[in-house]
Amino acid sequence: MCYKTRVVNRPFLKIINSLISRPVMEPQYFPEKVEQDARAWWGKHRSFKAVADPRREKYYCLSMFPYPSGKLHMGHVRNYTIGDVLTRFMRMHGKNVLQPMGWDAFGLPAENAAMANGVPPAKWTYDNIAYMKKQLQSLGFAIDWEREIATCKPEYYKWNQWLFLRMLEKGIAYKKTGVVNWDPVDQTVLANEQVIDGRGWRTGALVEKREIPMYYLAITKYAEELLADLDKLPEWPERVRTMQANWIGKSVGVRFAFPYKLDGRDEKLWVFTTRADTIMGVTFCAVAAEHPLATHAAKNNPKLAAFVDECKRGSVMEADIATIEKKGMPTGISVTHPLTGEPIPVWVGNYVLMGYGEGAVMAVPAHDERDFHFAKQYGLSIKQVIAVEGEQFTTDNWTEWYADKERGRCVNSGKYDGLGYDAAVDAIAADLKAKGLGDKQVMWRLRDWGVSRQRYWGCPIPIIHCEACGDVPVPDKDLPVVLPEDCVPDGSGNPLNKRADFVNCQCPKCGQPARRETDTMDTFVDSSWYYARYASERGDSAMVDGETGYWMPVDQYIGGIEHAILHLLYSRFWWKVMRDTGLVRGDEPFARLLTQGMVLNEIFFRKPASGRIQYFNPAEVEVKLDDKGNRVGAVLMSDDQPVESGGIGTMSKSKNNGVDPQALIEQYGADTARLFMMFAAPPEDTLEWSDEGVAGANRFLRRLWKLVAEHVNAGLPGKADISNLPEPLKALRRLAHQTLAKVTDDIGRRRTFNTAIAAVMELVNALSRIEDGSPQAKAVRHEALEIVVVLLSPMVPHITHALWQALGHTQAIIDTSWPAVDTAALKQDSIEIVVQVNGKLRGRVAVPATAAEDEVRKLALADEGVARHVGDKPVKKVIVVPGKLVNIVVAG
RNA sequence: GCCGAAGUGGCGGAACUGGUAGACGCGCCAGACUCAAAAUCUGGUAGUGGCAACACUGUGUGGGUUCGAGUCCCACCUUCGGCACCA
Repeated sequence: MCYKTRVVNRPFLKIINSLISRPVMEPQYFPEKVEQDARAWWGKHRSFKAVADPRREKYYCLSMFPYPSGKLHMGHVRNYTIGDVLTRFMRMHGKNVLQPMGWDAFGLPAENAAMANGVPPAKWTYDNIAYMKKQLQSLGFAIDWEREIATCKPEYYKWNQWLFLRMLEKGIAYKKTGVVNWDPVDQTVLANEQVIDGRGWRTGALVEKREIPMYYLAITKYAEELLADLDKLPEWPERVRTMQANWIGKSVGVRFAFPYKLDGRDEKLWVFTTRADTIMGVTFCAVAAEHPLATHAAKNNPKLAAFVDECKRGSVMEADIATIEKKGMPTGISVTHPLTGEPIPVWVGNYVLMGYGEGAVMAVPAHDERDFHFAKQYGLSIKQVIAVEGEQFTTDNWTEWYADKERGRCVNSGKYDGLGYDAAVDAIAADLKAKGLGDKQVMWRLRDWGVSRQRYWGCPIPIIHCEACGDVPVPDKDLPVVLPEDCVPDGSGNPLNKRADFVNCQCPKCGQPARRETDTMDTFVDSSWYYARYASERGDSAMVDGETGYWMPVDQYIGGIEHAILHLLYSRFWWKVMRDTGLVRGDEPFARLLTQGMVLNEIFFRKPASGRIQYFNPAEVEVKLDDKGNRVGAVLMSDDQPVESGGIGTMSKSKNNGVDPQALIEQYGADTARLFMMFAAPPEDTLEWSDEGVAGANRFLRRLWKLVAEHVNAGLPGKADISNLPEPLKALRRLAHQTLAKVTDDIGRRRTFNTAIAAVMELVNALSRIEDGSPQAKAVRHEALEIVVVLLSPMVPHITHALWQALGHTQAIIDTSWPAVDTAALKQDSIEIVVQVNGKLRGRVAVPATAAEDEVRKLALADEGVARHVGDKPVKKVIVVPGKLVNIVVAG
């Protein structure tokens, strides 16, 4: 079938109307055609090109760039639709907008794909990028594609290397050993996700911890600023700032030592504690398996050596370590309590981490829950040194108050008895200092950022190892160190190690043959500054250029809540380093943050008597309902046999509950997909997938199209007098302008696109009910339809592009200004007041908008329903909330 | 285990500053159109009791503050996100 385009300018339309009776606007909505036309128009006019212009106010809207995993998933669609709505909204408010897009192109999945299919990660990645770019374009996002970047390209990662070298010079980047997961069979380092139940994912071998040399970035040097500057981010969600503050974890405590003699030498066991007030209650110390003291003690103690080995096995993940059974073994070594001089036994504990603080802790079983259980388990003594008035201490079981800093007072602590937390810590720290055995110290939970990865598909670390000169930085003129793109990882370690042409090189210092570093950088490095590169001209002469100063900081950053800590903290750190290197100005890269929720779908499965659980995609399952719409079961459509429900979960391959955006776009069009995504939930909440919901979104667009078509095909209205409207039309105009005000606030301030769309739907419903064909009605309807179309345009840009033209505009809607509310239209003579009796709704009264409180009270008391409930009981009190409600409080 | 969130009809959600609980959408029911179905349109739809008017109950659970609590406070339960090599 062939349909004439409905895009006609107004005078021409009038002529057509007068000549023939055939409709000029196609009454049915065909999304494919509409969307193609709109995209062609934007393309032809280069509508999305962003040009820095210091005379104009900028708005930099950034969505977290995708990992090119193969195809878009619904999380991407949601993320980028939110960004696009804000970008288009701000553009219509006159801002000079920038919305870029690119690819977080290095990472593990490319290597996994290579192992599965034998395709080089580079080819796999570039193919995925090409496909996903097409998908993004078909969604109609207002992206300036001229700024596209991919982090796996040398012109991008060259600057990772360049800034890394500057960090080396500043002492921010440095080398030390770190612990990794080691697969003894594949002889390779595993990522945490490649360790399943303590075993290598491919080999099934028990994973070991192994210490290897790695490069670290001293993010802890910026800890104080990273914490303090959270106050400069009032437009970030409170919960993200709290999570970051807790992650950085500043604590003021005391670092002190337990002296001891070892082989006749005087040694010190250093520990850190935030509870120095409990120091008199120390009954033992615990050290990590890797601690020198443990190593020493294990030398002549096979049982202890075996235990130390056991501790070294297993996961390096904190969540695992925190939940493992607490185990320990005595070393046989005793240290001396720095204040009492008593001997204190030292244990090895599997819950003490070498990487944290000193790798050793003091244990106060009476006032630390973990120590308490450990002491009970191994029969170690428990000594109460804190008391709370009115509470009874017992070693039988743990009680919350044992660790109470606020109410606790020192007891059994000699000269410190009676002191509260602050006074006790001060006094004890002073005494330790006097003995030269310790002092107060600020401690951070935050650890330095280990950036070395023993993997191929990443940015090479620009270091050359020379036998004579040691570790030599690659000179700037030799950057970038280019990663060969034809390697195919096979699971047995980094293929770069086998690439002689990559590894073999000359020492830049002495010219002798040397070995190139084969470790690559953590992909969090790539994503720590891409936002600044977009904003630059992306030339080869500098990491970022002057244009960055115009666009940065990002005005609105949007991404998943799962990035609330790591990515955002690393980016803030990297940006500060760039600032201190003189590359950029300003303390923070992201002025405002929106953390979008996950996209969920139902999970269906069958669990055969033997074998693995089989998951079914919800598209293949039919849900059975009873008369009232209650769910009674579900069957697989192909065999009509029941399947079990596994509840709701994040869309994932493993649960087979993903929905392909491509299929959705093909069936309904991009606008329907976008509308559903924005309507189904507020952006920060999780979003549950619903096929029926999508169909509903599409139904609304069809209804809107028809409404506009009927209006346009009846002939566009001329000028009509709207100063003296009959009440129903006045009400419609009022609703239109109320909706305009609400939607402007919902998108611009509240970011609740779901309520914005609901409000527009209400206006459309009201509009559908008006059947008046008078010129006045036509004019009011026309104005209301224009408002509807404009308000929806950030969400559904294609259909509104067409409808706007159909409504007689020659200027494209994307270039139109957001309309202003006509406050005169909002005026109301009479308002409804709710009347309560003892807090319960008992009636409603209409009162003049200008009524005084006394008058409102009188009218409320006169209401029939109210009078019935008040009866002859005495009125104790009347509360009047102007414009809203009256509450009458009566006795009894 | 630690840190951070969320829990409201059959379902997704609304209620923004403590002031009408359930907007809007989905689903379901009834009706119109149709030979029929789909699509579309109209109406109904928290629960219980009642012919109805209306009344009572109701925002995860248990307490509290208030004239008034989904919203504030305390305790608990469940689900989700992060925990440093997934991105």
